[in-house]
Amino acid sequence: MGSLKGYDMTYSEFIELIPESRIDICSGVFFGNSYKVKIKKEETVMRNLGKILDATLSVGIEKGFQAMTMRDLSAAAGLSMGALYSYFSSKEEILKVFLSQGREIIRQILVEFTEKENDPVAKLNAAIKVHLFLTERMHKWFYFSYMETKNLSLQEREKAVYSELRAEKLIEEILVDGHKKGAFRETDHSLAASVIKAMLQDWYLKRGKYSKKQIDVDQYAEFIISFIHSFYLKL
Amino acid sequence: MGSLKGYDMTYSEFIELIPESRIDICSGVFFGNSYKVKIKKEETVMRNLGKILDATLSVGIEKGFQAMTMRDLSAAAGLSMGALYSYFSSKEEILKVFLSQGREIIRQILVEFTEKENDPVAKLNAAIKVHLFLTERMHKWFYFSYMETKNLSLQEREKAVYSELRAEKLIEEILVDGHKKGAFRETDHSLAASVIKAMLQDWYLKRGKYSKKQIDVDQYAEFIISFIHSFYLKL
DNA sequence: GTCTATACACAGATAGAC
DNA sequence: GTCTATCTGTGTATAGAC
Repeated sequence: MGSLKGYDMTYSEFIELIPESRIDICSGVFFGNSYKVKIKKEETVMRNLGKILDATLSVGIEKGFQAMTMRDLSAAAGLSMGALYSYFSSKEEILKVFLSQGREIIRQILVEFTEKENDPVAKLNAAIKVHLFLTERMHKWFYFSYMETKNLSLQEREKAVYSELRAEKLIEEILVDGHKKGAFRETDHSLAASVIKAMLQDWYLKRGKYSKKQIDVDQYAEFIISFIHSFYLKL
Repeated sequence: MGSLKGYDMTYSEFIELIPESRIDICSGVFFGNSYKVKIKKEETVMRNLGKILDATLSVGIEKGFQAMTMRDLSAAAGLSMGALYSYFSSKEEILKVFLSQGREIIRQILVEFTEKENDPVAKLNAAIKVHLFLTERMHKWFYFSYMETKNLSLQEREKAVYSELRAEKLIEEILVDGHKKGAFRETDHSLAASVIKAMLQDWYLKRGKYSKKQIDVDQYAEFIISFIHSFYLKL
């Protein structure tokens, strides 16, 4: 990943850099340490895990995770209720495993793409683009995650909030650093980071709206980058 | 409302201008035409409607409207199940009436406060402030509404989406008009309106976060107005 | 490993006493 | 008008056959 240039990367270039396996929640779940299952054969487990997690995403987005019943899920996954319960001990466990695994994937990619840049402006642009491109690539996961966070147990909800705050902190640090180096204006960087985060989130929360306006993720990225520059790069 | 100056209004000034009765969903429901109840005595109806709607808001935000049971609601409202059902014929009706009544209140106030301004910059500032101040004043309603929209019937969901788009369109028109008058730069005003809307929404979606940062609604308004000005008022 | 059938709890809604 | 008691459907989860 030596020739990475986050600041002028397009979405399709980003996709090239992220192999399918990097964002495969399924194998992450299987090899992760938070999940133990009694079934032996790896191929069977992976196939069924995939079915279950795909079905969770599509049904869960369609009608909400709470409203989704285990019967819905078993039908959508093409597995019986019994089989379902041999992979997950409860409905809540599905949610927990699914969300925590996604967070881990996202964390890794965010860090990887931003730490290589040095120039503050390039670093800011890279952070914005990687955020947007990740939400584009894992759109359903992000939407689902955002909508279901409030239904989590206290402990799991705290992890989700922490994960969000870390992403915001990453932006804030770029802003503060850029200001120290004289590239950015003085302002409340913490507040600015929140507002930037709001713009980033809107991309996946209101994606249908932007589709109708015929705005793709590259155009959206350009727009909010120029928006943010006009504020931050002022003399 | 002749001396209204939306562009430099503070939140506390806004509150002065909006009497309690203007945002009282309860009486709006009672006198509105979408709701018919068999109970005769006005005072009794108003008292119990108030209990039910207050309880809907607090329990509904705490655990989500779907997860809230009618038993929860009856306990929180201090009414029996039977009494509850003499005011609303179903759980879904409560949601429907509550949301549509809130939308009507908001629509009226938005129009009222923005149509008086003439200068594009003043008009934009007024629109931003009234949006923010309304979401502050009716914070729980907005949060609840946002979170529950996806659980509505198709017809009701369309009304909610339409209501949101109208608010966004109002901002877009201000931007387009300001550009025609030479006050604003040229850009994709529709996209800009969406991004501005995202900033406005973040205020009520992440209010806890801003509290921790010790940012109040007046500070938030000033910040995003200066953010937006730096983009739009460029030469 | 996967299925069908079922246990058990609790949801929304109503009937009928007061 | 409001209550308590109850009907009926549906949810999560499991037991035991194959």
